[in-house]
Amino acid sequence: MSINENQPKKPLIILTGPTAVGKTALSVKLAKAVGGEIVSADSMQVYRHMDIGSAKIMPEETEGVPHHLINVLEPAEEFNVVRFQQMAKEAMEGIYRRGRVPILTGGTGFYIQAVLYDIDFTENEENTPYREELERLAKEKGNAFLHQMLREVDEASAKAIHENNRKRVIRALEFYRLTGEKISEHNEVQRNRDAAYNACYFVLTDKRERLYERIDKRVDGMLAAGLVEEVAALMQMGCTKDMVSMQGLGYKEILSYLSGEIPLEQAVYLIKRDTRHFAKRQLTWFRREKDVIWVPKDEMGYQEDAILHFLTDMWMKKRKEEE
RNA sequence: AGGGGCAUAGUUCAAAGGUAGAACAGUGGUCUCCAAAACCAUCGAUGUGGGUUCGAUUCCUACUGCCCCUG
Repeated sequence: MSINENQPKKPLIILTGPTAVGKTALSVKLAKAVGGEIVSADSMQVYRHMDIGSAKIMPEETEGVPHHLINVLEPAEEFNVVRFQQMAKEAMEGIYRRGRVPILTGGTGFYIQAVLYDIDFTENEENTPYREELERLAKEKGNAFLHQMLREVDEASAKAIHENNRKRVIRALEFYRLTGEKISEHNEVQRNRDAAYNACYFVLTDKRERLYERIDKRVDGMLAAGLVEEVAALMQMGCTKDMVSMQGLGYKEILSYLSGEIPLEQAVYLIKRDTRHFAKRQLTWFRREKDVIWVPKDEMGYQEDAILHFLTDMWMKKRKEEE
């Protein structure tokens, strides 16, 4: 189960930050500087045919650096943390075998956490019938009812999870049903884990104002680059709103526009707004993540070279510590 | 220039002679199988000067600004 403590931890570089901060460009430079390969920690770039809206790196931009977990699924396929974790571990094994260092890049903090702490999700298999039943119960009897059910089996979870957060209440109940264990206890154990890797966890940031401007510009750029056409093509392929892939920013809104629910102008407004919200949530996430190394672009004068130096220096120090 | 209308939070809108509400934005947070998701919390306003009144943001008035009509 757990990793042998006598074995040295493997090296890992994490380069993350809020959306649109400029991770992609920097990651390629970093990979070239340290002999790394990139493992994308991005819940949307895994999908094929979703290039513009997911701000996917284009082949010519990779400069020959191998990228993993990009373009590996069809939009109709399910994707979640567990699957990500498995795929990422696989990719990383290959990278280690080649004697190179994996650079986990992307904005999905939860996914990064799953890899870095090697969080154990394995106890739970899919249990759709029970989940569906709970969803039905929630609809019929309300959130408070489900929450009460949870309180009866797992008081701590009930306290921690707001009753309106139906998704989590259901998950906690499902976990209990499946394992006979309280998810609050399981989470407590997982939370206290040490990192499974000898890692540098870089979080690239910028002034909030500037970040929001970049987001607005990027969304405008996506439209100019043909986001509407991309989504129309996905529709042609049979993609529908209920797919995980179509919940991505830019996709669900354009889908609403294309099906005549909202004008384009509003779709664009929503994409910008929700992307800002997303960036803010990402920042909140990284703030409470321990051992992160903040890389504030503004304070570093927006000097790409200086930033790159900083990253490689920190990385070299980290590797020395290990010896 | 003359006549009319409107001035309330960053924005769009409520209400009221006695503690001014909401939505959205903004900000902070939760997160261990949908996480680009889901959820929670929170900051914030009566344009300016007079008057009436126990009390005005509300009524009256002047000013300022914006809008409409006439010329």
